[in-house]
Parts: sequence; C-alpha cells; structure tokens
Amino acid sequence: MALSDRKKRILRAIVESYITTAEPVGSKAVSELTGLDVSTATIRNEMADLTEQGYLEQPHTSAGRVPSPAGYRLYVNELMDRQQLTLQETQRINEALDLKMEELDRVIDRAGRVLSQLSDYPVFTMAAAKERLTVKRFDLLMVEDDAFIAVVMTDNSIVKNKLIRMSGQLSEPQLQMLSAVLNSSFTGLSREEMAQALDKLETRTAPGAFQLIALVVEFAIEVLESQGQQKFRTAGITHLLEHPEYRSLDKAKPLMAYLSDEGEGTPLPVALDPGKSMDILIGPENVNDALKDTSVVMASYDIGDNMRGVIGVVGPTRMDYAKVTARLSYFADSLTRMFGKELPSPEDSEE
Amino acid sequence: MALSDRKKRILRAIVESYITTAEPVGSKAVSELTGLDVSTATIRNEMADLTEQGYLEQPHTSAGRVPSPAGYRLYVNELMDRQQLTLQETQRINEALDLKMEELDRVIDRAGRVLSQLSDYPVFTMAAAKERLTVKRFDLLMVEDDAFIAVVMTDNSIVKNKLIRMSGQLSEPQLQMLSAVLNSSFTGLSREEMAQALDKLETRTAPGAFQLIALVVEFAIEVLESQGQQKFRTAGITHLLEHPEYRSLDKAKPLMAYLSDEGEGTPLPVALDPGKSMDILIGPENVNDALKDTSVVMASYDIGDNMRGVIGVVGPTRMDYAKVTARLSYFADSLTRMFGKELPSPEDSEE
DNA sequence: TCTAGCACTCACGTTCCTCAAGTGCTAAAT
DNA sequence: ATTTAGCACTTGAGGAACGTGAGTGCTAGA
Repeated sequence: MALSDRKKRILRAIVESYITTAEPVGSKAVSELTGLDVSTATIRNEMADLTEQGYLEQPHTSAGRVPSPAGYRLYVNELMDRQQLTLQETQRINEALDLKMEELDRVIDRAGRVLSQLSDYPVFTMAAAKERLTVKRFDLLMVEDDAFIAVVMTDNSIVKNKLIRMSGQLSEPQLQMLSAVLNSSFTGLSREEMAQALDKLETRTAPGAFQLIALVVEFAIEVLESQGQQKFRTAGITHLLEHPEYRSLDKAKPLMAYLSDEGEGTPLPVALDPGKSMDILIGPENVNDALKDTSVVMASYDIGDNMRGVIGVVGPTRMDYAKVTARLSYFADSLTRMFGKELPSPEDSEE
Repeated sequence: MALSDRKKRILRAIVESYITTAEPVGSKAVSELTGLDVSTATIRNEMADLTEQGYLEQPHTSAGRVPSPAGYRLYVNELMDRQQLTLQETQRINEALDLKMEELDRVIDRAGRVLSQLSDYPVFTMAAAKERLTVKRFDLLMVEDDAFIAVVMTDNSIVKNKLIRMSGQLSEPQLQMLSAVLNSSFTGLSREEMAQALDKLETRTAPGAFQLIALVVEFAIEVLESQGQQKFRTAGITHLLEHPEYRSLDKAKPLMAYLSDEGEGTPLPVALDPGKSMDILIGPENVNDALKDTSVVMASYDIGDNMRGVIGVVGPTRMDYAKVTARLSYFADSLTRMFGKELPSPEDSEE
C-alpha cells in the first residue's frame, strides 16, 4: 500500500524536524513545515494513519509524533534528498587523505577523525583481508655478525621486517641458503599451510638451520595474522554526548564503552554485504544489543585487490541521514580511489 | 606549622572517605572512621581548624567537608599508604606486557588499556626521543627489476622499511653503489644535517642516482621524524563517566574531548621532570584548563638509551591516589625493565 | 581542653498544582 | 467523501511549598 503524496510529505517533515530538534513533532509544527494548505486537524488525521501503519510512534498519549524505525527506513529509501557537499568540505577531506601518503593505518585513522568532525557523530573503521593471504617473498639481510633482518613481503605487497639475533654466527652463503629454502618452501602458503610445512621440514633439516627458519616462519605467520585480522578503530566518540538521547549516562555508557574498547577482541559490529557499497542499519535492525537504539551508516572501500575496509558512522536513530550519507560516500569513494587496484598497498610498512 | 597527629588522622580519614564515596564527609562519619575517642564536637573544632588552614573546603555552609587541593597534596606527600598489589593484578600486568612481545606501540597501547581497567580511570601514554636521533645504517634490497626495499635502522635500533619503485631498471652492483653512498654520507646525521648533506650531494652526482638517493633519504627523515614525535595515546576514557564529578556533561565533555583527540596536534598536557620517576599533579596544579578540576598521576619509563615514555592516569581530584600510584609505578617499572637499556628496540631478538 | 546541647542553615525529596502542547472525536461545512 | 473547527481530555514538565535530616557554629559547663 503506497502512501499518498501528502502522507509522504508529512512523514518527511516529521523525520527532518525530529532529526534536528530531537523533540516530538506536533501537528501544528508539521503544518508549518510542510506548507500544506490544510488545517492541523487534517494533518492529525493523516498522522493517526501513519501511526497506525507503523511509520510513527508516540512517546506518550499526548506528545507529538516521533518516527519509528520503519519511518526512518522509508525516509532513507525514498524520501531523503542526497545532499551536496560544500567546497570547503571536499577540500577538507582531500587534505586529510592526500597528506603525503603515510602508512595505511594512519590515513584511515585520520579519515575517521575528519569524517567524525564533519558529521558530528562517532566513526568506526575496519579493514580486513578479503581472502587468503600468503607470503610472496622472503629476504634475509645480514646486519651484524650475530643478527639479521628478516623481510617478509605479502601477497598484497605489505612489507614487514624483524631483527633476529642468533646465538652463533652465520656466514653470508649460509644466509642465502636459508633464504632459498624459505622462498622455495614457504611462499604462496596460508598460515595453516606454513605451520604444516614447517613440521614436515623439521625431520630433514639440520637443527641449527631449522631453528632459524622456524623463527622467520613464525614471524611471517604473525604478519599474516595481523593483516588478516580485522582492525576495529573509532574516532570522535565524544560526539555522542552532544546528542540528547545520550544525555543520560545509562544510555551513553554501554555504547561508548562498546565503541571505545577498540582493538582488543571487539565483537565486530557489522558485516557489509559484499555487493553493496553503502548500507544503513536503523535501530533494531542492528544485531548487537549495544546498538539497539542506534543507527549505523557504513560504506566499504577497497584496498588493493585483496583487502576491503569499512568506514561507518554511528549515531542515534534520528541521525541526519542525508548529511551523513553524502559525506560518507564521498569518503569511501576517495579512499577507494586512493588505495584502489593499481597501487596495491601503502608502500611503506614497518615495525 | 606542622599539623597535630589528630588533625592528620582526621584529614586522612576525610580524604579516604571522600575518595571512595565522592560525598562530603561530616563530623560523625569522621568520628567513626578514625576511631578517635573524642566527641563529634571536638572533631568539628579540628575540622574548622583544617578548613581555616586551607586543607578542607565546604561546598556550602552545611554540608560536610571536602579536601582542598592542598589537602590532597598533603595526603599524597605524607599520609598515604603505599598499596600492595594483589597477586592477580601483577599477573594481569605481566600477561599484558609479556604477550609474545609485539611491537613497541602495541605493547604500550595494551599497557594503557590494562592499567585503565585496573585503576578505573582513563590512561594516557606518550613516548618521545630524549635526544637527537640518527640513522645507524642503510640497506637496499632488490625485490623486482624495477623496485627495491630501503631498510633504515636508527640509532635506537628501530628498523623501518619502504618499497621504492623506479621508472628505469637497476642492476645489483648499482644498488650496492647507492648503498655505499648512503652509508658513508648519511649515517650519524640528524634530520636537518641529512637535508643539508643531500643538497651538497646533488651537484656532484649523476641525476638518476641522486634521485633514488633522495627518495631513500627522505624516507629516512620521515622515520626519524615519526620517532622523534611525541605520540599521545589514551585508553579507557569512558571510565570518566563512572565518577560522579563527570555526571554533568558540561564537566565531562571538555576533558573527554581533550583526551580523545589523540594523535593529531594535542597540546601535550604534561612534562615530567627528568629526575623524577613519578609525579602527581592535583587540580589547579595543572597548567591546562581542561584539567583544572582533574588530577594527573604519571610515571616515566625508559625505552632503550635514547627514548623515554610517560604513562599516566587521569581522574577527578578525589582520585584514589594510593591505588593508582601503586599500579602505575609497577607498570612503569615493568616497562623499563622490558625496554630498558640492554635491548633497545621493539624488535625482539631471539637468543 | 574537651564535651554536650541547641539553634540554625541548606540541599534534597515529596507532594501538589498549574500550564501548555498535543491528541482524538464529533459535528458542521465544503 | 473530505476537510475543518471546536472542544474535552491526557500527560509530562516546571515550579512552589514544605518537611526532613545531615551537618554546622557557638556557648556554657565539666
């Protein structure tokens, strides 16, 4: 049952008013906002209909109306104007991203921070490998008599290194031998496969050499792990406090704790459908309990061929969807353009 | 003017009660807490004295007393018991730090998080080079026909690398030549000196080679910069909300914003005297406005010979100093023991 | 020097009331 | 059949009045 045009106008006015004021909207206000040339009584009737159809809610018998999740859903799907960004804003974004191409993490962190400032909501970011990662190449590099640097280059061209100290000494040819073994037996393997290959190798290799190889392979496994892991980061959580729905600490605390407990074992809040480039979850559509009264708008971007990131905005269900989606999609597009296919990774990595 | 023993006992009782309850303390409560065998009236007299001497304050005529900053100061300097850590806590700390020895940043991040959990206050961390940093050694490592990895090892044994792509091709001997130039002309120099040396080199080197050298040196300068920078990070800001003094958003917001605006240009909140290993700043003793009603307890730890870090706890002036100092100093000591002199860098070396 | 007692002060919680905003319904008008 | 005007009703917010209790300062006596 499609809504009449007038109902849509009314719903839209209510959503937009409530988004900005966070106060229930009454029939009089709607009449003024829509500019409809009908009396408030008529509007009340329409509002009663909308309530019955589940698009609006009443906090209590005699307050104005508030959009229900279904109302927001309809709004973002059909009613909302795509907002234009101002020139300053695009500049701001570009600056944040351009800035001499630092390492991946930092760029994304910075992106999160700026997006949060532009949207007045907290922002989270996440990045993870799409598929299986492998080591493309090992290099060993003598630095002192009793130490060498192991350089590991992954599939997606991330390069990491580690200084390895030995008890004995090692000659250059011996090192080359190790390097040859590593490159022939451990490239192109996933973590589990590497572990298996290492087991097999143990029996038919001299213990001394095996020990060194094991050290390097363990390091490589760590690298793959850290790349494969989803890194969850947040920025601008304090923006939450600016919105009246989080004035009460009981509301704010769980969500803030959830968001700020970054890094360590955060149960991932979201999974974006591979097809979509942008997704909106409104209130109860979120699985996680901490997000039940919260909306999440998120977009994905690609990092090289083999990784994908998600950047998202978190706010009250009455968040300003039009504003947020505009900024978010611009960000995600810029990030993809920046990290996209050709240049598969931030070239510098470190440790 | 030294305080009488009884006055000290009273002050101490008031501070400790107020620390746990966050409620003004009345004469009756003091009488019970101290176990002094005098009437409440006597205690009232003593409290009046203490108020006059500036160690206590009254929120309003007829509430109990609250410690003034001077009161806290006296408490931390003379009255406070050094708390013992429980076995579980030390284990917790050790686990957090041990955990297979990841890179420096992560260890410190994790340390901050655990310390925050143990103390129920937000924690900040900072690390910076003590003196001038230089590059100890360059290595160039061919990876493909048209790309090589530049490995830079600093003074304090931090190793970073970057993949450098070229337009043309390069032979192994040519690469060795570049490496020789870098190691002879750019090691042991500070950032500024490297920039100068690069200028001088330009005139007497072939343009192609010079361009590659410039890329590597620029990278090296970036590395030194990033090491020299003070990295300000925080953990557990939401703990603030658990304390009644930050119930009102007007109080909580500025401080939280200040703390959570990590990374980017945070005006550094603190500078620890080089001599001291632990320092306590109470309320107005803080220079920064956002910290005026806030106390900071911080301790320093050493990272190798050339870097020093600060880890600190932020909370209301009535923070539980005894508890915090105990945990903090244990952390700082452990960190120093871990990163201290001998093994100067995050890379762990295996025996 | 300490104590007991007393009058005084304030913040806080409760209750009660009013007020304004907004509603639903009905009856008349278009 | 819709729309409008009018009206009675509901409800939360805000404010005044009030009692309560914790805590104080002061004074007089031990």
